[in-house]
Amino acid sequence: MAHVDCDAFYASCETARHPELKGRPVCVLSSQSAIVVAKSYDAKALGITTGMPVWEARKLAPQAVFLASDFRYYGQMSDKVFAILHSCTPDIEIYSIDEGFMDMNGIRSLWRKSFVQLADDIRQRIWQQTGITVSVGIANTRTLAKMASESCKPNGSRIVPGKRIDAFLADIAVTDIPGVGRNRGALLHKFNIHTALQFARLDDALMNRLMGRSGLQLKYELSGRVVWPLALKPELPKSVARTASMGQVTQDRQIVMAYLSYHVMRLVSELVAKHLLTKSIFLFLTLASFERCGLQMPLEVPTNSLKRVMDAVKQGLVRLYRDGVKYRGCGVVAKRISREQSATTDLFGLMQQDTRQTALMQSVNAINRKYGNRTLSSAAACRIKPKSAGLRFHYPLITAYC
DNA sequence: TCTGGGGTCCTAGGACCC
DNA sequence: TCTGGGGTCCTAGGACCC
Repeated sequence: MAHVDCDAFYASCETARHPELKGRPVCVLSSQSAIVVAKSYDAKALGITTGMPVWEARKLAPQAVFLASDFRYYGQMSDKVFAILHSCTPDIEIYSIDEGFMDMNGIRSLWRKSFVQLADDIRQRIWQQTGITVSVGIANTRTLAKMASESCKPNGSRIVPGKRIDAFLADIAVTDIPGVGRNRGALLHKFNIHTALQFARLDDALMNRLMGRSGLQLKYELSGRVVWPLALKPELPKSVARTASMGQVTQDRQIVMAYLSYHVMRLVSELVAKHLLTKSIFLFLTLASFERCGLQMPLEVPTNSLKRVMDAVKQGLVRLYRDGVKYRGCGVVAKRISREQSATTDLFGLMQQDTRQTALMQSVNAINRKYGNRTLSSAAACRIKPKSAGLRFHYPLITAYC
């Protein structure tokens, strides 16, 4: 299995289209320009970390370049990278926007090359065609392959054959195992487990006590036994979310509802575009203290109707909102996702009513595709997006025409 | 002067049914 | 009046990932 991982992806994308930035520290910022979401290796060397507040990063490195994020462009670059991987083998798992796994079975004989040559070829082709560097790790399991690519970043290749797994793991900290974060790392340290090799040799019973089933699975993956094979076909998402901080702290229910209606609009538009339905909506508010409160709202039928989702969220907000409490963010998450076609059990024709809503949303999407995002959005959302130009119509109007 | 916006999996506990 | 156990579904929360 091979793991291909783009180096400092967002920052590399920016350098690829602005070559004059090469060699300068580059930081890509979050949507509200509150924190750093990605940084180049030069920026990292100056002490800038992902998640660092922008003011802190600016203080640390005034000479760095700070750029707004452009996820549409990063998505296009990602497509290019995966197209190159596809030309090597059809068996690809897209793991995230900047990472993928490749099934390497039979690939050596197909191309008559060694693993090292194959890895170097992939890196070179991606560099030539996109201008960004990647790192490639090859090993028996996805976890080992991922750790291998991580260990040779940036712009490196590393092969870990079965025989050399132990030597490889001995040099890696237990907290560098994907799946071992801060909490589990602290727990493992208490039991004097510091290297990945010690982790891999841990007694099954103790591992089960410390980290449950996922710990055991991780341990087997580190020993070279495949627990998590490649997922070659993209599966149905378990949830679809639209969330954001409000860029301010507010007690104004109208403002919170405006953000929520903006999120609902984007969420429903995504569901319709992908022919998905949801049977349950989770609504949450983030308090000024960063605490969260939320509410799960089961829906009557699987739906992607704007009206149904919006009504549920409105009712949910009534139950969730507390006067005098300060809020800084909110979001909606669609859960219990299904495909449009598979929704056959339509009692009382409830879903029939929704088809007009779906058709409407498809039209909204088409217009937004043609004339730019947010050409059409809900009127409530316009309240918080004063810069968004173009046609607007009021949400009640949408339902009136259904 | 703090702190994004997506996701996944696992576990525990309650409700409900047979 | 008092007595089970097993299975499934749902929800909440924790931990982790990019």
